[in-house]
Amino acid sequence: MRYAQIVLPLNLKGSFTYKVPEELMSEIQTGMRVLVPFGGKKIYTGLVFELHDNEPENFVAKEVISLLDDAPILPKEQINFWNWLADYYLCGLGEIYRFAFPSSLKLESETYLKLRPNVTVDFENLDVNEMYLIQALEVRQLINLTDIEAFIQKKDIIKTINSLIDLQYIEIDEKITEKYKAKEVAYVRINQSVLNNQNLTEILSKLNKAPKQKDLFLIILDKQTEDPSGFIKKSDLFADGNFGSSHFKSLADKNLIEEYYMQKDRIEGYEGEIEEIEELSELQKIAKAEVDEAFEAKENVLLHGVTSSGKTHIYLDKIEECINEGKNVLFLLPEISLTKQITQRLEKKYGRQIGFYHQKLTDFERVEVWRRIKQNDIRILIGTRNSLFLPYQNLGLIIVDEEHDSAYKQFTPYFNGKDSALVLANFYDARVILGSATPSVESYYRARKGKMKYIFLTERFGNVNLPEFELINFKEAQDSKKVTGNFSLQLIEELQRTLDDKNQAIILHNRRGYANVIECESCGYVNYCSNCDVVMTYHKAANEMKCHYCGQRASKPKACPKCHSEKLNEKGVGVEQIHEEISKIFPENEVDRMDVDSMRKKFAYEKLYEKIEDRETDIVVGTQMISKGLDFDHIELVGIPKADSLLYVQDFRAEERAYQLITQVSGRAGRVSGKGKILIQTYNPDHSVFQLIKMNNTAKIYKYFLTERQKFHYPPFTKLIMIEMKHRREDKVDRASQFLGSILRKYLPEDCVLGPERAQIARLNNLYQFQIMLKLPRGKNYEKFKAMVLLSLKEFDEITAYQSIKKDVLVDF
DNA sequence: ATACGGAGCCTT
DNA sequence: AGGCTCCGTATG
Repeated sequence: MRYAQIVLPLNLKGSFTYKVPEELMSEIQTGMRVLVPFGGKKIYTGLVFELHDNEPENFVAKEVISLLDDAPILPKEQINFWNWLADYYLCGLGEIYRFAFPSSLKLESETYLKLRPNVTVDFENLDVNEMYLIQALEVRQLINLTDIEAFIQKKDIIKTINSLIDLQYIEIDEKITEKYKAKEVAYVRINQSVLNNQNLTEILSKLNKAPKQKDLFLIILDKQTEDPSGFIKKSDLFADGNFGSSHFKSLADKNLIEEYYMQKDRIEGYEGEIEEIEELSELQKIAKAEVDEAFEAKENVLLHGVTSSGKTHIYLDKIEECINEGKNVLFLLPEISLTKQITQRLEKKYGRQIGFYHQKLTDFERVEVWRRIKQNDIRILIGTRNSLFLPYQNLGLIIVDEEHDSAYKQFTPYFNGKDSALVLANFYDARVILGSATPSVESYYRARKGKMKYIFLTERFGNVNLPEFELINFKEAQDSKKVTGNFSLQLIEELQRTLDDKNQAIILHNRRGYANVIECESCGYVNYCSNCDVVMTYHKAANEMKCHYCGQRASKPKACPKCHSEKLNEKGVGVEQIHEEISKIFPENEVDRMDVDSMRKKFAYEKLYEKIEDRETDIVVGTQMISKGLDFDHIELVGIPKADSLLYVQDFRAEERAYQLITQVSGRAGRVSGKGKILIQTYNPDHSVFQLIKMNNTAKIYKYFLTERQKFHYPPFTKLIMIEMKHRREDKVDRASQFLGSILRKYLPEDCVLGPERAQIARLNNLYQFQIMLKLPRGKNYEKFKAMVLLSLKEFDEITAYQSIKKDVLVDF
């Protein structure tokens, strides 16, 4: 094996061939990290993906510099998984590598400057910048390129460096530094000589003049005798504020105690009580037996359980079994804020054997989790989709909770965490449970077709009734003048009743801000974002206009900038306005708002969560955020004042999403009492989706969705690939997309290619967007057609003029 | 990512 | 002619 295919952490296609030097041949293995030179003089951390003996013909391979690992850091299963991802989602391995590894594990060389040895500098002939740089180098031996920006203007840096190199005063060097440092924690113990000394009373009497020191000494002595093999953390001694570091130092100076350091995980483990899991109900036992049966037959499971049916119970049971078999578990969640409840329950049972992994961890924390997974120190990993890439050793079970959630689909690189979990599990020969109260239409179809086992938990835990749905015809209410603002009197009365009973209510309105648009009454002018082709939303709380796509903010106009009229109308109702209305209708009650804008501050979510839990909050008004994780016992009513806005979205999944959102939020009501009520205000009470929700017949709802999907040739009956093209110049990306469209039509049947057309948001962040949608048949032909797509893309890439166009290919859009 | 070379444009 | 910026190309 004289050559290696190396993947680099760069957004480049495929892998690169390097020569394996003689002395590394016996040690190098696939899945190891290596240092390799690439391009000019940079050194990168590459990953060995393949070893072979084929000498390259068209170029001379460079040599691997060194190995960073003495054993593969990436298991075989992950290598297979990465190859599958790259192939299926048409993305580069380098892109996956960048996404999958914490950056501290991808060392990169940094360029440094240093003075050449024994030079005498003639300062007379240097300009100001050159003098600064030489002087800086005389003080500090090495300076990296970013540090120079502190004292030389960015545009002059290259010139200055080149000039000093020409004068032979300085030289350039590359240096690789280990970024990860294990955190050390200080511990305390009584000095051994003190323990050997029989005369403890003598020591203590010497401390009589320093009572604080004596107390501290006795506390340490106490802890140590109680548990001689335990560790006493130094910081714990100061926790209650009774002692200061001076007391500690005095004892140490007297050689009575000593301080020592140990490496410590950055992530604090659970140290509370360990509890057993409660027993399953009869229905849950039946469901569990079905899961067992499926797993026995090496089948995966879709666990469709209505809200509060206790899916978690079944998860916990299967986790326990998996652990007992000596295998490990991956528990996937769409977002990290949802981990709270499941974590609390798992921690009580498994304590330190649990690990977390998500995008909010610092880089060093991620490395700790990597190491603990490698050492098999974590038995249950709870995390978001990026935890699919951890180097699991012995994975037995993957649970994908809230499998319908669109957060599993992510960009750069684009892949679906749920579908990928099924593939990853396959490589590990592990089983998968997809769980949801509202499965995605795709998963439901797959399960019903027998591709995985379908298990339906129809009842809430403890036989609590499901909430009752009622549709309010808002048109009728308006006609009979039974309306205040956006609320029918019926909804207000029901809210009042709920409050009178000392219960809580939720109002869902899925639109951020106060008003969607501010429009000039006389000339019709509206505020557009300067970077995007969208109107800016008025946020009253922050008193500014925001673009929800690029985040740009602007102040609220006092008058129309065009015709100077001061008559500006607010159009389109946002959640802030709904909140304001409710607060006015119920001035005596506590009404809170929950949306991304009000939850931005640190711990805002936690604070509100506690307020609701302590029943200080009477009504929560919020966007879709409130459909997740708010499991409280006293919420009895959910109101959706403008439910129609959920349906009329330009997206073939809009109705499915509306159903999922309404059902998820309705699950918050009546969890204990079984008397939950959902009020849906609509102008279209006859709309199939509302009618089906009201009937609460799950099979019928999915049948309706599937019929619609089949009629219009959408997934799961076809497969969609979306090609997005972006460029600063509209005409260029327009022409380019027309061209790619014509190539695609050359290879694919006419009805497979839709577009190109301007994206719904024609310009985003100053980039014009065009898109081509491919509707491909499922099954055997799919691979053939996808190969054609690949061919077309390659043909397009040969046109050099279009190389500057940013092109994203989204498989399974 | 990033360094390099050439095209095109501006300065001396 | 020399220098600067922008863009496209190759990197093993």
